[in-house]
Amino acid sequence: MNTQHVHDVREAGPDLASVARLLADGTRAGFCLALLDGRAWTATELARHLGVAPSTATEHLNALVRGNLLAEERQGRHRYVRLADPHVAELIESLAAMAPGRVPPPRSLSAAGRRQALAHARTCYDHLAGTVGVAITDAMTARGLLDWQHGLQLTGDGAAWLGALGITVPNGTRRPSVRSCLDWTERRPHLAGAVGAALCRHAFDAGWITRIGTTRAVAVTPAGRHALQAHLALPDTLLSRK
Amino acid sequence: MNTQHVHDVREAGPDLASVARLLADGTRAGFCLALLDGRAWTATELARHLGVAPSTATEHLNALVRGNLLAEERQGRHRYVRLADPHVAELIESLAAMAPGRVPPPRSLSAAGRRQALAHARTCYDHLAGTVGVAITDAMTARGLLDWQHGLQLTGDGAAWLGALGITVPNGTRRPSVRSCLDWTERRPHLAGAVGAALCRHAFDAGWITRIGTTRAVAVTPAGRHALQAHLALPDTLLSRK
DNA sequence: GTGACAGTTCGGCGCCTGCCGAAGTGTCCG
DNA sequence: CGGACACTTCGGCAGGCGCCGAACTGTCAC
Repeated sequence: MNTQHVHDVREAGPDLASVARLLADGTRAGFCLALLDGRAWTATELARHLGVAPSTATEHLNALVRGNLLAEERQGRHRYVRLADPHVAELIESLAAMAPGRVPPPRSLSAAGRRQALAHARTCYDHLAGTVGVAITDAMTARGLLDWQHGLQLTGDGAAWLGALGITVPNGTRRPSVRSCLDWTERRPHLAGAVGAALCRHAFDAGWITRIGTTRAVAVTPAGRHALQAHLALPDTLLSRK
Repeated sequence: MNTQHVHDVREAGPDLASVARLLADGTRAGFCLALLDGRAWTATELARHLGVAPSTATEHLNALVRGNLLAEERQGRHRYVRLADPHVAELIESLAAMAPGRVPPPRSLSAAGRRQALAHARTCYDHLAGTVGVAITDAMTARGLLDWQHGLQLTGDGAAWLGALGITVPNGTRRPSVRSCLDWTERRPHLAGAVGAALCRHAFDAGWITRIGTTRAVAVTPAGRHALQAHLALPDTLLSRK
């Protein structure tokens, strides 16, 4: 009824809803949040992590892969999935920044320990987050390597600093070189984008940080403490924290 | 069942799904897409535009307002809604960029005309889009006002160019000064962010462009043609198009 | 006041979707 | 080969959600 003046707006514009629907379910959103650590997880890992049956996980993963949010890789009897590309990670992050970020208190001692390790230093897709991630970002700002005056930008000094460390940033892509990403634990922005990713990669390659077990938490090594003090004058009290 | 090793991941992290759910419905997504023109619409306008009953529109709008995606303003018997802030617009845009942007051919002559006007020049939330928006962005790049080498950045020349035009860009906010926004019709990026918004505002204030009726389409005025030729050397053939 | 119109509330209908368990397929390993 | 394990497929159930029309409230114009 009432078809007279209806524009039928669906004539134009992209199908927002089909993408949003993929993230509109708690379980699927939980998968994506877990994959935000930038690593590939198996279907069973994700299922256990979210507390759903393997069959349920399979169906969700099918939908996410079909919607191009996740990329999959089959190895033997395992199905590894990861976020399809940095744009997806950024979409998840902006959605998360918009959501009422509830951070309820941990319910057990081991959970508290886990949370503390995560809060200290962790990967956020392909860059560094947590207290250390924010501290690095702050130090880079204080030393004039980053400029927040007109949105976040890398300064000339910043580019030189990266060069001196031997860090090269791919520039061919459409991806912004620097981007701010809201830190869930710190509630403050840390460095993301291509530069954030390159810096994180370098920190792993140079042995500044290592992953703690199979979690997304990372530990700063003695070499890393040394390097971060030398290059960014990060306070020792921060770095020596367990 | 199987509660032994389940992490109950919902212990941490923001509630992605609750936000995504708001955009996971075709009608609500259509509302947001319509509001992407940056103006405020009444509830009835949106209902007719999407072809749903007024009661249905009310419920959707309630949800979107409650979720802080939309802001409302009551005036007499009218309920005006608009996108809550630029961050919401950017979220919608990234979602749209991810979606399979289907642009089916128009079914009627008037629809074709409408589409053509929209494709030529229109507002996209608070900045310019369409052929003209993309052309401005390209010209600014060609003249060295924008730099895409390390992600999109405003150059020193660009800042000076804005200053010469008397355009001031607010810098207090967390919003990026320059940002690329994928153009639905051109399939190429155009300038968004705080600078894009300031430029668009200036174009309206200086009488370079005017809105066509009550649509999101805009027309370039003779004064605007003159200005865009003088400041950016845009080709006349582009600007004189109906 | 009276009528027109914008918006809201409510009950109810129907579909869609997420979940599971059971059974089946494919892979690895001894 | 045979068992363990990762994953998938397939009913079927249950809850959620979008939709409408009818009735109601509030505002404006005459």
